[in-house]
Amino acid sequence: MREDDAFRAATMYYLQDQTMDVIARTLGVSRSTVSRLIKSARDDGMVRISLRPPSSTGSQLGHRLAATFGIKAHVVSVRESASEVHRLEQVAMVAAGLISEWFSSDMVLGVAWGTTVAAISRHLKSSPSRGSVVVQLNGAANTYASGVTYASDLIAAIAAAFDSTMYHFPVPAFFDYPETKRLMWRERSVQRVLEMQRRVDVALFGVGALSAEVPSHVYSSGYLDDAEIASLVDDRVVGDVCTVFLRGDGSFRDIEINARATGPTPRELRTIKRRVCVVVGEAKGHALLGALRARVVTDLITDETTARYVLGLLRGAPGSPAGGRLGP
Amino acid sequence: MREDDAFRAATMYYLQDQTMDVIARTLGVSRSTVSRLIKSARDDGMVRISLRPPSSTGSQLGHRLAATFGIKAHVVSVRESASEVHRLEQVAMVAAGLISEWFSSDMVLGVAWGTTVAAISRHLKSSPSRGSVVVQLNGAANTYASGVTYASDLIAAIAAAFDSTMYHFPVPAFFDYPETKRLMWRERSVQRVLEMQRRVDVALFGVGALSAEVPSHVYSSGYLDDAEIASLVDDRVVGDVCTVFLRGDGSFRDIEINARATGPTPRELRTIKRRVCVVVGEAKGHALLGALRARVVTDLITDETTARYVLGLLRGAPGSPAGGRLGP
DNA sequence: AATCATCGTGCACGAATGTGCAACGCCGCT
DNA sequence: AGCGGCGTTGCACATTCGTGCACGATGATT
Repeated sequence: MREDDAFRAATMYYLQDQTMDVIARTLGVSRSTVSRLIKSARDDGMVRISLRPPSSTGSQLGHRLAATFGIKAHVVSVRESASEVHRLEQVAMVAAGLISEWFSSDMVLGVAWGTTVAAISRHLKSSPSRGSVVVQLNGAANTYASGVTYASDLIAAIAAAFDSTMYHFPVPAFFDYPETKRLMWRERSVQRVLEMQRRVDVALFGVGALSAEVPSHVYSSGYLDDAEIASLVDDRVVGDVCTVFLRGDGSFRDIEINARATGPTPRELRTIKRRVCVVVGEAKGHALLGALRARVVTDLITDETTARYVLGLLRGAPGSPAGGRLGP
Repeated sequence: MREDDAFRAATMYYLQDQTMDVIARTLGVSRSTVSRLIKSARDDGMVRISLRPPSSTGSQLGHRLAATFGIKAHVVSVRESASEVHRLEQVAMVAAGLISEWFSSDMVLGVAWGTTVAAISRHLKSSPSRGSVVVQLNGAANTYASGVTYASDLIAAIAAAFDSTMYHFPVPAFFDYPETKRLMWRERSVQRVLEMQRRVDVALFGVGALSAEVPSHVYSSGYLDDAEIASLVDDRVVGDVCTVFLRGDGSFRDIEINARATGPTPRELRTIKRRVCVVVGEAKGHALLGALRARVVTDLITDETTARYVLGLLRGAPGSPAGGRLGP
């Protein structure tokens, strides 16, 4: 009843360009109610708005990223003065919309967990599909990390939006002993998840930065101890993708901890058709660069500031693009 | 430049839920300009808004039509007091949106010409495709009919919206002599069009009503003379689809003029996957009923009043649903 | 039966948006 | 150079929209 009114109101508003006043009279309710009906139609994912980017031109930033790394780049504009959380929120909204466009019935969506993906999940509108699956890409056990919802809640929220079956991955982010991992990987409960991971059509993940400034919660929430972090620094690790660590050049071999990590390696990730990476924050610049060089990304969603920073890294001094190239 | 700003503005507005004021500051222009940028983004078809109808419920009218005739029905709500031209305008907006959804690259769209289709063409936003074709379904020569744009302009406008190749059908709506038609049908220029018509994926047409009240321009614009119209009445014709005449029960055999008409017969139409019929006006009720019974429609787009009227025809007295069933 | 919680509604006001108008800049022409 | 048309911009005002609040209906609980 109410849902049906919402549909009628939304149709008249968005498709027939009627004012809410006219709609109110047609439906025999007050104008306020129409406003609320239309809002509910939006919130329930009944209204889908998508934008076709102008064909010829494009943001310089986006094109340069696309050309340099052979990916599709979606560079989101955000008010200059915005805080980083605000920027993340904005980018997450756009990302949520794009994911909804790309993911539909009978597909498998693989998701990593982290602040970025959590932000996206908050902005997903319901867009039910049939026969689709959402599968967790890397373990997290039940540890609660500051400000981040449980990984299981995250998966559940995403699966709910798409009306998908969900596959949790009930293992810790990192094993303490490689042996345990090897044994667990033989368990059928784990095999079931791994098998589903191999069938992923769209992967969604962020990157974690090892940089001290704004450490990703992987590094700050007790998943790794000091000795392990020191070992990462020794290995010239700049960050991680799905809890697999990468160096600035995109390599990831011979990093001890990776043998105990639970996420798919870049090698495994690359077998997935569409790999959507969402990143906000200059602090993640080097990590993102590593991910791009590891070719784990097919679609990058970020904001202008981060995009500019990463492109700057390519020409400036490795440590700081701002300080790059002082003289001729 | 401007197109790119429009895209940025539209993204921030529709996807990131920013106010125009914030967008204005981000882009460094005035708020009014942002309003205009967003409007231009909409007008240029850069913004696509689609609605997912509520799954379970549905307008009674739409469901009854769907159930009765085995079609998909899209019943548009319009303010009660609206004039018929206004109702047509509203329905045409919705129809334009749906056609844009259904028609895309590498498809062939067949269109009839008439006031209804003309109204739809006015509301089509540009949504470029590649390799698509728009082909005229029935002849019209160059006659100019009151208030109706040339059929060729109509086709051109539709083809422009989709960036399609267009195939005109340069023959009169009706031949005077069946013989001429037979000979013309052998011409390669005509064959080329007929061949393309056979490849149509989506057909778009209205219905013409023979009813005296608001005669479709096929009947009032000199295409047919008085004797011919009298003969149609004798044959119990109620209207036409693509200039092929139908009786109330959907039959169309042994109607002399059909042998001289240039549009596809219902039989030929039915080979097309998606056949979109757009109808507004009670006067067209009987004609629409005939079309539905002839099974030439897979998707009907109409307004509530017309829908109610047609459903009324099924139970009321054939001539007038309002006067049906006076006693118990 | 009385009470309370919850939800939906309309009202009214402030916020956001659309648009006529005048000023400005940019070309092309005389 | 001067001039006039054309398109774009910002301003100011009118319209349209969003939302806190209070009211009334409904239904569950005591």
